[in-house]
Amino acid sequence: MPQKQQYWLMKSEPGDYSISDLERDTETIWDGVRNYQARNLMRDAMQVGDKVLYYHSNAKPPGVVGIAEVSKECAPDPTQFDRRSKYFDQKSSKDNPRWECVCIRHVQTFEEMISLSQLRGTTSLEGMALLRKGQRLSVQPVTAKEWKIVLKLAGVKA
DNA sequence: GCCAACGTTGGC
DNA sequence: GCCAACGTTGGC
Repeated sequence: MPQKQQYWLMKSEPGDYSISDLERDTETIWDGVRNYQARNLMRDAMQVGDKVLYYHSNAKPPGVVGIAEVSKECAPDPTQFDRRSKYFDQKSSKDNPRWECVCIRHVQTFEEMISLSQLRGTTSLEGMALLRKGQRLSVQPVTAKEWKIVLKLAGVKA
Protein backbone atom coordinates (compact mmCIF):
# COMPACT_ATOMS: atom_id res chain seq x y z
CA MET A 1 0.00 0.00 0.00
CA PRO A 2 1.41 3.38 -0.89
CA GLN A 3 2.19 5.56 2.10
CA LYS A 4 1.05 9.11 2.29
CA GLN A 5 3.33 11.58 0.54
CA GLN A 6 5.17 13.73 3.06
CA TYR A 7 7.01 16.99 2.58
CA TRP A 8 9.93 18.63 4.37
CA LEU A 9 12.22 21.58 4.21
CA MET A 10 15.92 21.10 4.85
CA LYS A 11 18.40 23.90 5.34
CA SER A 12 21.99 24.03 4.28
CA GLU A 13 24.47 26.84 4.03
CA PRO A 14 25.51 27.02 0.39
CA GLY A 15 29.12 27.59 1.41
CA ASP A 16 28.91 24.31 3.26
CA TYR A 17 26.87 22.16 0.87
CA SER A 18 24.80 23.83 -1.83
CA ILE A 19 22.20 22.42 -4.18
CA SER A 20 24.86 22.49 -6.91
CA ASP A 21 26.95 20.20 -4.75
CA LEU A 22 23.97 17.90 -4.38
CA GLU A 23 23.30 18.02 -8.10
CA ARG A 24 26.92 17.10 -8.79
CA ASP A 25 26.91 14.28 -6.23
CA THR A 26 23.36 13.14 -7.09
CA GLU A 27 22.96 11.82 -3.55
CA THR A 28 24.34 12.67 -0.13
CA ILE A 29 24.14 11.69 3.49
CA TRP A 30 22.61 14.51 5.52
CA ASP A 31 25.25 14.43 8.22
CA GLY A 32 26.06 17.05 10.79
CA VAL A 33 22.62 17.58 12.28
CA ARG A 34 23.15 18.15 16.01
CA ASN A 35 19.71 19.13 17.12
CA TYR A 36 17.44 16.59 18.76
CA GLN A 37 14.23 17.87 17.25
CA ALA A 38 15.66 17.72 13.75
CA ARG A 39 17.09 14.28 14.42
CA ASN A 40 13.79 13.01 15.73
CA LEU A 41 11.98 14.19 12.64
CA MET A 42 14.48 12.38 10.43
CA ARG A 43 14.44 9.26 12.55
CA ASP A 44 10.79 8.97 13.49
CA ALA A 45 8.87 10.63 10.71
CA MET A 46 10.85 10.67 7.47
CA GLN A 47 10.33 7.95 4.93
CA VAL A 48 12.06 7.07 1.70
CA GLY A 49 10.30 8.93 -1.08
CA ASP A 50 9.40 11.99 0.97
CA LYS A 51 9.91 15.24 -0.92
CA VAL A 52 12.21 17.96 0.33
CA LEU A 53 12.42 21.67 -0.30
CA TYR A 54 16.13 22.48 -0.38
CA TYR A 55 16.77 25.76 1.42
CA HIS A 56 19.92 27.88 1.40
CA SER A 57 20.39 29.53 4.79
CA ASN A 58 22.96 32.19 5.58
CA ALA A 59 22.89 33.04 1.89
CA LYS A 60 22.40 36.26 0.00
CA PRO A 61 19.54 36.03 -0.35
CA PRO A 62 18.34 33.01 1.61
CA GLY A 63 15.59 30.92 0.01
CA VAL A 64 14.35 27.69 -1.51
CA VAL A 65 16.59 26.67 -4.40
CA GLY A 66 15.27 23.29 -5.47
CA ILE A 67 13.86 19.90 -4.67
CA ALA A 68 15.31 16.70 -3.27
CA GLU A 69 13.85 13.47 -2.00
CA VAL A 70 14.64 11.13 0.84
CA SER A 71 16.61 8.24 -0.65
CA LYS A 72 17.70 6.27 2.41
CA GLU A 73 16.18 5.92 5.82
CA CYS A 74 17.87 7.09 8.97
CA ALA A 75 21.19 5.55 10.01
CA PRO A 76 23.92 6.56 12.47
CA ASP A 77 25.79 9.67 11.35
CA PRO A 78 29.42 8.57 10.83
CA THR A 79 30.82 12.04 11.50
CA GLN A 80 29.96 11.73 15.20
CA PHE A 81 32.69 9.06 15.54
CA ASP A 82 35.30 10.90 13.50
CA ARG A 83 37.71 12.79 15.74
CA ARG A 84 38.81 14.96 12.87
CA SER A 85 35.29 15.99 11.96
CA LYS A 86 33.84 19.20 13.29
CA TYR A 87 30.75 17.12 14.02
CA PHE A 88 32.63 14.73 16.28
CA ASP A 89 30.72 14.01 19.47
CA GLN A 90 32.73 12.67 22.35
CA LYS A 91 29.61 11.65 24.23
CA SER A 92 28.39 9.40 21.47
CA SER A 93 29.38 5.76 21.10
CA LYS A 94 28.99 3.17 18.39
CA ASP A 95 26.97 1.03 20.80
CA ASN A 96 24.63 3.87 21.46
CA PRO A 97 24.88 6.45 18.71
CA ARG A 98 23.36 9.78 19.51
CA TRP A 99 23.00 11.18 15.99
CA GLU A 100 21.31 9.72 12.98
CA CYS A 101 20.46 11.05 9.58
CA VAL A 102 18.84 10.22 6.26
CA CYS A 103 20.23 10.38 2.75
CA ILE A 104 18.70 12.63 0.12
CA ARG A 105 18.84 12.61 -3.65
CA HIS A 106 18.77 15.58 -6.00
CA VAL A 107 15.54 15.96 -7.95
CA GLN A 108 15.57 19.42 -9.43
CA THR A 109 17.28 22.77 -9.15
CA PHE A 110 14.93 25.72 -9.68
CA GLU A 111 15.82 28.04 -12.53
CA GLU A 112 15.25 30.85 -10.10
CA MET A 113 15.34 30.52 -6.35
CA ILE A 114 12.33 31.47 -4.26
CA SER A 115 13.77 33.95 -1.81
CA LEU A 116 12.76 34.18 1.82
CA SER A 117 11.35 37.66 1.24
CA GLN A 118 9.25 36.30 -1.61
CA LEU A 119 7.93 33.58 0.68
CA ARG A 120 7.16 36.15 3.34
CA GLY A 121 5.30 38.19 0.77
CA THR A 122 3.06 35.28 -0.16
CA THR A 123 -0.14 35.58 1.85
CA SER A 124 -1.15 31.95 1.40
CA LEU A 125 2.09 30.86 3.08
CA GLU A 126 1.29 32.60 6.35
CA GLY A 127 1.83 30.07 9.09
CA MET A 128 4.57 28.16 7.30
CA ALA A 129 7.04 26.92 9.91
CA LEU A 130 9.99 28.51 8.13
CA LEU A 131 8.42 31.95 8.40
CA ARG A 132 7.70 31.77 12.10
CA LYS A 133 9.73 34.08 14.26
CA GLY A 134 12.72 32.44 15.85
CA GLN A 135 12.39 29.30 13.77
CA ARG A 136 15.82 27.74 13.54
CA LEU A 137 15.16 24.06 12.95
CA SER A 138 17.21 22.79 10.03
CA VAL A 139 14.65 20.09 9.26
CA GLN A 140 11.02 21.16 9.19
CA PRO A 141 7.72 19.67 8.10
CA VAL A 142 5.97 21.26 5.13
CA THR A 143 2.28 20.78 4.41
CA ALA A 144 1.00 19.55 1.06
CA LYS A 145 -0.61 22.93 0.54
CA GLU A 146 2.62 24.81 1.24
CA TRP A 147 4.50 22.45 -1.04
CA LYS A 148 2.13 23.19 -3.91
CA ILE A 149 2.32 26.92 -3.41
CA VAL A 150 6.12 27.00 -3.33
CA LEU A 151 6.37 24.86 -6.46
CA LYS A 152 3.91 27.12 -8.19
CA LEU A 153 6.04 30.14 -7.27
CA ALA A 154 8.98 28.31 -8.81
CA GLY A 155 7.01 27.61 -11.95
CA VAL A 156 7.25 23.88 -11.41
CA LYS A 157 4.39 21.43 -11.90
CA ALA A 158 3.52 19.67 -8.68
C1' DG B 1 29.11 42.28 12.90
C1' DC B 2 24.85 42.58 15.60
C1' DC B 3 21.53 40.45 18.09
C1' DA B 4 17.02 37.96 18.95
C1' DA B 5 15.51 33.56 19.68
C1' DC B 6 16.25 29.28 20.96
C1' DG B 7 18.89 24.98 22.65
C1' DT B 8 22.15 22.84 25.84
C1' DT B 9 24.83 22.38 29.94
C1' DG B 10 25.73 21.98 34.57
C1' DG B 11 25.62 23.72 39.40
C1' DC B 12 22.65 23.60 43.04
C1' DG C 1 13.85 20.15 38.44
C1' DC C 2 15.19 25.07 38.20
C1' DC C 3 17.58 28.41 35.87
C1' DA C 4 21.75 31.19 34.74
C1' DA C 5 25.33 31.05 31.62
C1' DC C 6 26.81 29.97 27.46
C1' DG C 7 26.64 28.45 22.52
C1' DT C 8 24.38 28.41 17.97
C1' DT C 9 21.44 29.82 14.23
C1' DG C 10 20.51 32.78 10.79
C1' DG C 11 18.30 37.11 9.11
C1' DC C 12 19.50 41.63 8.60
